[in-house]
Amino acid sequence: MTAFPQTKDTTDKRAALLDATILLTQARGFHAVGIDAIAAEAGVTKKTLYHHFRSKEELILAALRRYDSQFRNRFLRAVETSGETPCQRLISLFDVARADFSATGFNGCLFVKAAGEFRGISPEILRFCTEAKTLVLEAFETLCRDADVREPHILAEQLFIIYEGACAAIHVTGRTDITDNAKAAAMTLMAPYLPAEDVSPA
Amino acid sequence: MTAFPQTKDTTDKRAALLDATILLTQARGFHAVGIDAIAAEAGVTKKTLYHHFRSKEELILAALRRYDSQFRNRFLRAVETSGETPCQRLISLFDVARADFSATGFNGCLFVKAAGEFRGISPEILRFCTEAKTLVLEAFETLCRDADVREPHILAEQLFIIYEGACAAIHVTGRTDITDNAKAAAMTLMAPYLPAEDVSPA
DNA sequence: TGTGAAGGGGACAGATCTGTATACACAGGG
DNA sequence: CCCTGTGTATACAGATCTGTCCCCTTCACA
Repeated sequence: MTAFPQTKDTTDKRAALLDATILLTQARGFHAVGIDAIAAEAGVTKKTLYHHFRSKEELILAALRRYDSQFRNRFLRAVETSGETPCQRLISLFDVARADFSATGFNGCLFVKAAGEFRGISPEILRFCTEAKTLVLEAFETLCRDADVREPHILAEQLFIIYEGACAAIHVTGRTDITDNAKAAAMTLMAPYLPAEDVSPA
Repeated sequence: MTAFPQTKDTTDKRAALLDATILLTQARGFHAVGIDAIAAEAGVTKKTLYHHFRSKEELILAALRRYDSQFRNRFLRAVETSGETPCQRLISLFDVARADFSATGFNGCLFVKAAGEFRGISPEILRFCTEAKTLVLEAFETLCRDADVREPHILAEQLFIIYEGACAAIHVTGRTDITDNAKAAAMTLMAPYLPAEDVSPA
């Protein structure tokens, strides 16, 4: 990456291409979006695109990596600063998720979409989606462990299921208020594991 | 449909085309599968395909309708015959779902995938996906109502979230055992609403 | 000042995709 | 017996998509 001297614009173009890929594939899917549209959205020519990435598949994989990194940085950081105690942070999980699910242009989880479009086509992309989601699940488990939950593995997976379910349900029904009910369900599931004072203000 | 006399083969070809569409789009996505592949899988020529359907979009829409009808017939009928009391039937929801989620070739919910690929491209397909999922949610609510649940609307939506979450989570992680934990979560959520004797044998 | 990487602009090849056209076969009903 | 509906087989038009190539400019750095 830094083996050769590169101007400031170089990384800008690359990042613009990745952002354009994320934006367009989120809106219309991976196979429905062409290389030309991505290059145009990034304000770049195809030449530049193929200078940075060897193929569309490589571009998509890089975009998913960027998306994963951005998501975990933003989401988990927001959760970590959202409450004073581990229990409060755990509870605020779905408050943080609400912003994502209600964002304009939200069109379902990008990894779920990628897994659906590339199974049997690009094992590499499918594998990365699996890994990215596994890391999210593990982050949930760390939160549970910090909160001294009795069975962190089980509760984390249940919260993960609800997180994914809210994501898919809002995506396909368009009703963003589902997040409220998802949070309520999460609180019910957490209740047996947490001290009473953290759960009571439901 | 029956306004003109038609041979037995006519509906066979049509159904074969719809089944091939469901099979291939489930495996590889909607935009990644071409008309030729669908016709070949159905053992039919393109001419026949375009005789029954005016466009790929119309074919996909018809396939989604067929899938929806098949799914509701099969899934809800299985649930309705799975227990003697409404409570038992409600609990067995995730036992019935387990078979679907563990089936070979399972690649996520077809409606979720369609919604992700056709938002901003085909409003008609997107709308049908929303309607189909809403009907599933309403079926859950009917089950809750039959079981004399206190707040059927809320519990049904929570079960729906878990159902969708298990579907997405298994799809992207490949771990079918997630269904067990989804059922456990569902039982926990149902517990406050149901008589103790139905919930205890967890 | 010269070199070479990065990028613009655009043409192009080759593949694939949707949808149509042509020519023929076959079955059933008036 | 002919007509219509349905089907096969295949070629084709037109669009689009991925990926390459050529020629030009700009700019950092040696």
